[in-house]
Amino acid sequence: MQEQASDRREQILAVALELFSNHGYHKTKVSDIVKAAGVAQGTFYWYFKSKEAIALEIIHNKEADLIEVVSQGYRESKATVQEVVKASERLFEDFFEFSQQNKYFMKLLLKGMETEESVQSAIFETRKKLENAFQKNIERAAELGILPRKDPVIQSALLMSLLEGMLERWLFSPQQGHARLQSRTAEELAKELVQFEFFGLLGI
Amino acid sequence: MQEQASDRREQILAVALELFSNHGYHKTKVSDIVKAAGVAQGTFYWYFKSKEAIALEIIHNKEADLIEVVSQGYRESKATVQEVVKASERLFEDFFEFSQQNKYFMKLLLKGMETEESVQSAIFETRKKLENAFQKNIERAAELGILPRKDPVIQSALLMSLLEGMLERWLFSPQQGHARLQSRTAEELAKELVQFEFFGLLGI
Amino acid sequence: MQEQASDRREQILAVALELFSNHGYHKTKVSDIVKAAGVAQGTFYWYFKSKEAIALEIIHNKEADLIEVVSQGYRESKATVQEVVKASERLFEDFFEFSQQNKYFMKLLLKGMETEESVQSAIFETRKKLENAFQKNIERAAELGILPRKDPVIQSALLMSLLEGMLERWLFSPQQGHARLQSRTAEELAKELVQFEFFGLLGI
Amino acid sequence: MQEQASDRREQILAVALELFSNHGYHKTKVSDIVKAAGVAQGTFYWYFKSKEAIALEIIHNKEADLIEVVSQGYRESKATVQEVVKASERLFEDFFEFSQQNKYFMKLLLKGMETEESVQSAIFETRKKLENAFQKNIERAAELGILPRKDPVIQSALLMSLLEGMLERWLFSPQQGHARLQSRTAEELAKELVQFEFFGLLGI
DNA sequence: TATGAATGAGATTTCATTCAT
DNA sequence: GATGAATGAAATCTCATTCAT
Repeated sequence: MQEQASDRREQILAVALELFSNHGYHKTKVSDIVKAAGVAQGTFYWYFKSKEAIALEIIHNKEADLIEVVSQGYRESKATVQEVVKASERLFEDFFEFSQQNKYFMKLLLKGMETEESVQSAIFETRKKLENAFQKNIERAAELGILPRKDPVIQSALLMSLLEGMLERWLFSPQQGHARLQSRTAEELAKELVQFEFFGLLGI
Repeated sequence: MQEQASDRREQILAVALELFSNHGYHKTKVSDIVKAAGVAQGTFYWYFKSKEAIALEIIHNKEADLIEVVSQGYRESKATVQEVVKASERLFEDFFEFSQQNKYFMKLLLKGMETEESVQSAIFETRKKLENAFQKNIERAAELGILPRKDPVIQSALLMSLLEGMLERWLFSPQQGHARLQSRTAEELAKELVQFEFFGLLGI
Repeated sequence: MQEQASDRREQILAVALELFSNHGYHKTKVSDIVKAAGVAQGTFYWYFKSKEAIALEIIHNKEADLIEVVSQGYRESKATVQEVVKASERLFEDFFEFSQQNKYFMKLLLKGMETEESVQSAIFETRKKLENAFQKNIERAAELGILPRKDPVIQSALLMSLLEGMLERWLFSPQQGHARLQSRTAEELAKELVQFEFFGLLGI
Repeated sequence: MQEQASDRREQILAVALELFSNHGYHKTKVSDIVKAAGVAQGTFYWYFKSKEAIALEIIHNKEADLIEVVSQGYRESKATVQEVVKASERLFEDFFEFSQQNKYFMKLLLKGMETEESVQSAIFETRKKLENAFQKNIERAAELGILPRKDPVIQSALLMSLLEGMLERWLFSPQQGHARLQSRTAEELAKELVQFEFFGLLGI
């Protein structure tokens, strides 16, 4: 019974995340959230200061988990290209699996554009942190002599572009959009991406 | 006189595009548009059925131009890898230059904003057409034996991801976000991208 | 027809003043105002930025008129006490008549306490100006040797207290409150007050 | 233990009075009161039926004390004008001292605030009783031949106006409003007022 | 007694759209 | 064609009060 209090809060958070993700921030009315959560309008404002506040909380809640996933990178020293490729595959797979399990959050992160200023920059901050984590991985690999030394800022930007773009097509594309892509598993997608990551279109 | 009428129309379109792009669809009120255009509120509705309608028109207006740019691809048969790389560079440069000149439109297209269903799918359609154009190019290259035969759907998705992601970081990132990237010219950016496109992180 | 535009505005102002005065600022809802004015809710916000704004405008509108009335004071030099008494009577009569004609405004001024900060200080400012005008009159009279020299700040405060208190009882007391007082005319009231003003309870 | 319960009640009453007085009835939320009193929202409703009820109780609580102060008037027969003046001075001083010690209550009484109908008339009743007490004093003085016989209703109204107006300026004026006045003691203020009360502006 | 979560009616304000001129 | 006043549905948020524990 006592838990229900904080359950209520969690429930409203979950419902809001799903609605924001599916219909966008503006089209999701507070009245929609409370209706879906089965509580009164006033209850929303008992738990959250405003619509803006709940959006911010949603972002911050999952940020740590997401960064955690990516920070697992190429931590240990790897000797061969094959090992690094393998590690990269695992990393991307983790990333895609996290995204699948946190579909709504990732959609908010990637496409959740039109929101209050504050939410917008919270989103941007999170994405920047993600990109920085990748950059660290790349720099590490260069230090280990596995990757050729190039501008790691550009390289992480390229990498993030790939990940974000493919994620978007994989999970958030309208039905007929990328059918072939959407049927892949996280593992397959990761493999495909890693192949391109290291060898480009020309491949080996 | 008649021209002036259609000038009015164009002006409202231009103003609306800029506002949509800079502040988003919802935060841009019809009253903002007319204020910026220097016309009366009612005038807007003489030229456009609704806010939704003007957004749709904006999308459709530039679509053809954009596709045109990309369709220039690897039209003529190219023999060597170097030639194809060169052609790709030129193509990307054109794309980035178009994007620079049509910054507001491209932002609308990429960040998609939170809009009415109809606008959203117009945006999606345009992006799909763009991706298809790239896919054609890739298929052509495979037929000519320049690129190894792989799934062209995946490959064009990867390519578009790169282009979109880098474009976003180049033109639409908040100030300090990607300073190093933002100072590049379209040409430099295209080169960097092509390098990765063909050879991946490992490069040559 | 064209006048009707500004008539609308005036009408809403008048209605709002009456409602504020009769039921107070908080109990008067914007919906009450528009209902009484026979316009749509949105129309209110076409003419006024907010409920606070209309209250402020109401105060500022009449301020000048009110000060004007009181500034007529003992302008010309008067020789005898009788003449000054006469002048004072006329002044007070004018003040009471103005108050009768601007009953709602005066009530707002005297009793319109619980409002937004800004309105509150607008009210206070107006009352202070009024008191200052009386102070000027008193100082003038002292210079002319008609009144004994005492602290004019205190004296104007005493005078204003009398005027405000009697006005409140005369115009704004509940029915049975001060029946005897309420039946007086502005002239009679002014006489009574002047008598006390100059000679106190002991009278002559 | 039982005392603590009623202590709670008293504490809530005290806190509510202060908040009502300082910020007004409407701007004081029940949640403000309970927060300041350090109790839960529900607790308020255990002790008081409603916000309106607590306001009413506040008024009634102090009414008797206030009337008591004023009823001390010119009870014993006084022979000379000087004695009456002295007595009046003491009376006013008592009144101002009571007001100083019950600042919040007096503010509620004088500035009346915008409240529910019922509270408003409770306030009015109290003020009427006060005025009646003064009226009794004046009538008594007339019977004793100390004051000239005039309309005692008017005279008590004039007296109350003076007392209320000066009290308001003395205790409740915004900072710079009546600095000179606000620095006076209750005794000084009473003297000033009595001087005017008996002799008017012309004085002796 | 006491708590604090929950309620829901209702207040202010916004804004796309309409309409008389 | 053009104006801008007018509309009203709907959104966010407030707050006195209730209720289960």
